[in-house]
Amino acid sequence: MNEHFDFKSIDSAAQAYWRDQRSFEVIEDPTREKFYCLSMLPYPSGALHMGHVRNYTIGDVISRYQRMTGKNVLQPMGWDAFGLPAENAAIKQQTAPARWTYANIDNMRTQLQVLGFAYDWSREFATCRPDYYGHEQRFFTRLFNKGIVYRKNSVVNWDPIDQTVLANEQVVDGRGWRSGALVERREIPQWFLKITDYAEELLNELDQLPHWPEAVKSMQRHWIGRSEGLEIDFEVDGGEPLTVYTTRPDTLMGVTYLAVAAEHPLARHAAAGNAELGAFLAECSKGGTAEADVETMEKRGLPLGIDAIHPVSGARVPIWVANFVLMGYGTGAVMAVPGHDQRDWEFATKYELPITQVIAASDGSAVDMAAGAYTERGICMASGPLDGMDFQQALDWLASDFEARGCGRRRINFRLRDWGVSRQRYWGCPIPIIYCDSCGALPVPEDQLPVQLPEDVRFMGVASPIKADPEWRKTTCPGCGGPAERETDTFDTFVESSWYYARYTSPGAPDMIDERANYWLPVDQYIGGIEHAVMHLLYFRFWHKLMRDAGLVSSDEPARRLLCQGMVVAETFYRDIDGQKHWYNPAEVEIERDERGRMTGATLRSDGAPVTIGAVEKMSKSKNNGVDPQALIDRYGADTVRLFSMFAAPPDLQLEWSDAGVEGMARFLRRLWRMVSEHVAEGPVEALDKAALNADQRTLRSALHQTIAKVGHDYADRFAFNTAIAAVMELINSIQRYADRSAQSRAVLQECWQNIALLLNPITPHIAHALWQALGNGETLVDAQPFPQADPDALVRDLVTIVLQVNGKLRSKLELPPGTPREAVEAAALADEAVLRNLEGRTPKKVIVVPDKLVNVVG
RNA sequence: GCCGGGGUGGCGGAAUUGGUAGACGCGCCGGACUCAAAAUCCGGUUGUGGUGACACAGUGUGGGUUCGAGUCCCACCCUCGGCACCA
Repeated sequence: MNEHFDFKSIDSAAQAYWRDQRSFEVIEDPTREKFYCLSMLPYPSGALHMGHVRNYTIGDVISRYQRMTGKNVLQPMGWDAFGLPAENAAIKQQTAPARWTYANIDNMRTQLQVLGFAYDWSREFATCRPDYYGHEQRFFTRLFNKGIVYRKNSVVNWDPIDQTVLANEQVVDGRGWRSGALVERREIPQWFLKITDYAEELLNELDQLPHWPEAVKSMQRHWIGRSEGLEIDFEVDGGEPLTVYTTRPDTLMGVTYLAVAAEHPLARHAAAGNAELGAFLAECSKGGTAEADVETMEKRGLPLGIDAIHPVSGARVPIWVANFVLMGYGTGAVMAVPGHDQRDWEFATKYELPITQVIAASDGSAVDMAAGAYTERGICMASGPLDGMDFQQALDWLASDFEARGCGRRRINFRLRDWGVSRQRYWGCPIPIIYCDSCGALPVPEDQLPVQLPEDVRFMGVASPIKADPEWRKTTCPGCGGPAERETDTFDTFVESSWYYARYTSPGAPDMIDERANYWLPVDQYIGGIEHAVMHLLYFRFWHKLMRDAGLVSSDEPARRLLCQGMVVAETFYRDIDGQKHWYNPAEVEIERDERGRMTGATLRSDGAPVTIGAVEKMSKSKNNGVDPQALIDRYGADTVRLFSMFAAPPDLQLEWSDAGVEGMARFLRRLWRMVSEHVAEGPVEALDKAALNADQRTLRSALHQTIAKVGHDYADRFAFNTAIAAVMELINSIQRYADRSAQSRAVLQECWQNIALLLNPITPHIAHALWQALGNGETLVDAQPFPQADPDALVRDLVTIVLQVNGKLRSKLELPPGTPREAVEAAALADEAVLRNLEGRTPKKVIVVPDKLVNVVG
């Protein structure tokens, strides 16, 4: 065994073995328990970043661990290849999005292979290929025929200079990022999937996912936002009734105005002869569509000069137009109760609209309407027929009254909106629809699918090449055979990422998936960033139910267990030059410290002059604080990079990058290698005789088996890879202090090293592969070895430490045999010198004994 | 604005079911080896006071529950993620 830890040859030998043996290519085997481990597929942006390394290392650790427990493990990888960045790169670099994307995929695939991830590469695909997206086109046309798909107008960000639709990301401070023009909200027809048909099931089945993080389930519950309330029709002077929805019908008698969206027909109609209103509506169309912007902007409105009739009191209530009411949500109109809704209160205060109290506090305490809205539920007052009723009584009374009169009804509402899948972009899956002047919108017939996206294109300005090309869209109508036009919009890229997990199970299937899917699905472990908690993970669940209802899968949910990893962050450094911040990469900066190790300053290596230390932030190009995984792999090898990303933080927390920490992991692996090579150099080892061990040998062996138990628990149940590694480090520290080299000591050490190789294998599989061979094992680690089990004999303790407290403060400790009776423990505690000293002569009032653990003397 | 996280030594973090706060690693300090440096090895490292035994304080802030709170409850502060066209 080479004493020098040569990671380059170790990495390539292990990877060559796995590749030649096709170690990670799997097929369905009904006789074995399967385990499908899936990490969210990457967008091929150019190169791997640390977030990828972290995500995929977590997945690989779980996969390799599960494989060691004997399961048939599938771990696939592919490319979420459609998306906006390819178009941006195309415009910038004058290249086709396809070329850019395929080059990135080739580069990133090599990087993943160098990290030694146990993927079944035979199942790889890119979502931008027709043999992938063609299946979703066919599925979409089937959904169309089932009535899940519909078309309606919806609002987009419109750049009036570039004459294009912008993504929210491309709207910066209300302006187009390229043109700088003030963005306008504009309505255009778009295709939608009826995810709201599944709202109730998507909500209820969250309870069937015990192994999903509570945070994710909670966010999804709020996103779906089920509420029960009343839909109420307000008669309008000389017009259609205005329907509003409220979850607080008990406050109905406190309505002092109604508000409609700027796009509402009533507002448009009123603005026709009113210049001030017209100007206000035009003003309201400025700005982006993002909810965060809408919700935080100044609340403004104008009266329409039209009244509605209160359905109970018959009073006239003014109708306003307000910029915070959105046409796309609900009915585009709301009732306002300034006394009991804080937003309405602020609006009413600003515009001097009446504020009336119609709810009294249940406990009879006084309510000050001048201080703000009273939003608690209480007892109806000043409410005519509702007086004295509580929330439920008021709801029931109004519901039956309105239902009898036909001017209102009970209604369950969802905050969730239908999924708009149309994008006015080129680099996406073409939506398979044909428009015919006489037949309307029809799905492309199955025998004409896939509708292929041309890849060999030139980007002219910012317009989509298939929209700019007058020929591409020309086709014939599948209904009447006359001339017709294709849809030139493409799918939201969340469509591709909603079913990729299923396609991995059925490579080459002529349909979307085949019967192999039911062997592998659902996914046993899904891993990805917490930023996907709602949108992707909800679409992913929705699509699974669509496939189930199409008879393609038999399960209800796509993934049993979910792990959301935290972000990778790093320090930032900058200089303020002429009022502009120039950011320097941490690799270019030298840190200065005082004699306690505290950071006192930082200088730039190239000129030795100081730089300012900024915040610790998510790695990004803009702050120049990214660390290139490739450079680290070249310098330290795959195992060090994998080990650091698992050790520095638990998977669900933010991970702070530290070059010194990486150095520490490299040091650990070199030490491990050296210690094993010294052990091997000492010659052959005789068989272990458990009965012949002395006390020190038993102690070391006990440490080993406690480590085995802890690491197994950390891998299987806790996903606490950082503490699993720490436990192995502790064991190695014990071995380092263990000097005896007698025959049985060396037998125990052999047992330790063998097991350490196995325990570390999921995290650092290359060095584990090499150590396993060096320790004289005939079989290769990946092929044969089960994960170690702790020997119960070795776990038996002779003594346990019992903590002695006086009034809850630690004062002393006792060593007693486990299972010592309560009375004996108490007596021993009360005889303890430190306990007596701290009692200062007082008689104990109470003694609390936790067996084998603690005594607290209260005195 | 709304929803969901996080906050513990100089730093990343540990404390798994309310029971020893600071495991493990980094950094720093001291020592060994070396002509020297690097590498490696050994020891120390929450703060304050004390030669020491030890004492007191201490887990974002302010309250509370408990024999006992980093852990549970209430209020607040800071910070990060998401908000439907970034993926």
